[in-house]
Amino acid sequence: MRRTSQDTKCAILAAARERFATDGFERATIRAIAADAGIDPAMVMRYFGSKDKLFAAAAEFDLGLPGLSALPPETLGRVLAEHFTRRWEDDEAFMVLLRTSVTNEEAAERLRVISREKLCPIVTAVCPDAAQAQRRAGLLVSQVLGFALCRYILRIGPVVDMTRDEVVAWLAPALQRCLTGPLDGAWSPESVSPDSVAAPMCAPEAVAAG
Amino acid sequence: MRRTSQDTKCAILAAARERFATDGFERATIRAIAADAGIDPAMVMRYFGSKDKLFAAAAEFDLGLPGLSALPPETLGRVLAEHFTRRWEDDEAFMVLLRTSVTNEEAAERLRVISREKLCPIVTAVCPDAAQAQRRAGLLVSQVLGFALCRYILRIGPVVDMTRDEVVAWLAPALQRCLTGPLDGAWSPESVSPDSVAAPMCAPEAVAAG
DNA sequence: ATGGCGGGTCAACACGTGTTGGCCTACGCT
DNA sequence: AGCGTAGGCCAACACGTGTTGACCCGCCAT
Repeated sequence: MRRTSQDTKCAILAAARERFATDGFERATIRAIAADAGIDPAMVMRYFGSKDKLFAAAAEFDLGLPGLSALPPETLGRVLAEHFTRRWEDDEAFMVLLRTSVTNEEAAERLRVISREKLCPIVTAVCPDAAQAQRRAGLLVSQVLGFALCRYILRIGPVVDMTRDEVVAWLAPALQRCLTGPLDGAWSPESVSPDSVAAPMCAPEAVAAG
Repeated sequence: MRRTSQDTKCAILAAARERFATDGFERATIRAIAADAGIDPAMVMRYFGSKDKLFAAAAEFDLGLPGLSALPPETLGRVLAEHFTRRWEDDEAFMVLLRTSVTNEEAAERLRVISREKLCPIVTAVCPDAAQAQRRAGLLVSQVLGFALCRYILRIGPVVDMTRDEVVAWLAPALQRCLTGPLDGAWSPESVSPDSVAAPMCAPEAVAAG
């Protein structure tokens, strides 16, 4: 046998990720994916059962966030900024999720789950208030996805042109604000300025009961 | 005649906006739109020529930003935050654009144009450096779209639960940073703190040549 | 009354999709 | 040599899509 079934399964998965990432769920056709993988469309069915199941496999994505609890809270923003900018460029599954989630409920749910179960714990480490931590995690997601959307999907010129260092430099304080900044309008300097060693700000009056 | 052609044309357009906004371009079918408008699918063709042309008409969108040059620069963030939160809730075309732009190049181009030709002039008023103003406009778009994405499309729980006042309070400083904040990592207090009356910060060293 | 015509419906076409079942081919074993 | 079987291809189905052209109704001016 020239190819083992695992080989072609991987080839299909790789092609699927690429197609889903660039075309979204509806425009990415089984036929195109099969053609990219150099096999017959029927094989895709044989190995994955249906387009939905193939998508589910292709959108498998792990944030891959290591234990961050040891780090000082005021550096978390930068650490996350660096992590994300690297992550979303080398794991196509991230783009699959982002592009697809807009029209595919399953993909949207996955992003919600990531926010709730991966990001929220990290935020909770610097903000004990559970309800507030959830909101902070959601706002953090809005920062990350908003930027990725403009840079990689909408391809807004000036945002595309930024170097990765510039991206990190821009994103770090924005994420830091989500983590330890105030949630109301006042943007007190000590909550984000780099020379601050203040404890994480989780003023209880900053958020309404959600 | 019971209905004038303008009437049905409007009915079709309204139905189209709703379908495009909730389903995206591919999933929104001419048949469904026609059914919503209470007429035959053929009428849609008769009045708009093709699905693409219908979409083009449905995605007609004007930011509707009044002259802001009279306002003090440090209040622009809040003004824009209030404007956007109101705008994207009562003009369905905004959601049409956002949801569709992810898989439809024409819609993406429209957002790029809005960034370049509507937002950029506003930024230029508080930041004379042209290249930098473009980048600031792009970052501003990433803030607005990122939030709208999480709140209205991904429906991330904690972000959906925010009241409109809370949204404005959160967004205002974020937008203000895009307008007058530093573009590198340092987040100096005077660039965003509310009691600041400092001139708009457009430090030339803050951005690399892009 | 009677044409003309604006507004509307119907049935159908051509096409691309996900999905299915049958057939084939070449390798590794006995 | 003979055969089982894993890996793969082909043709086709059923369906939903955008799009088209023929037909129809009821109001207006003549």
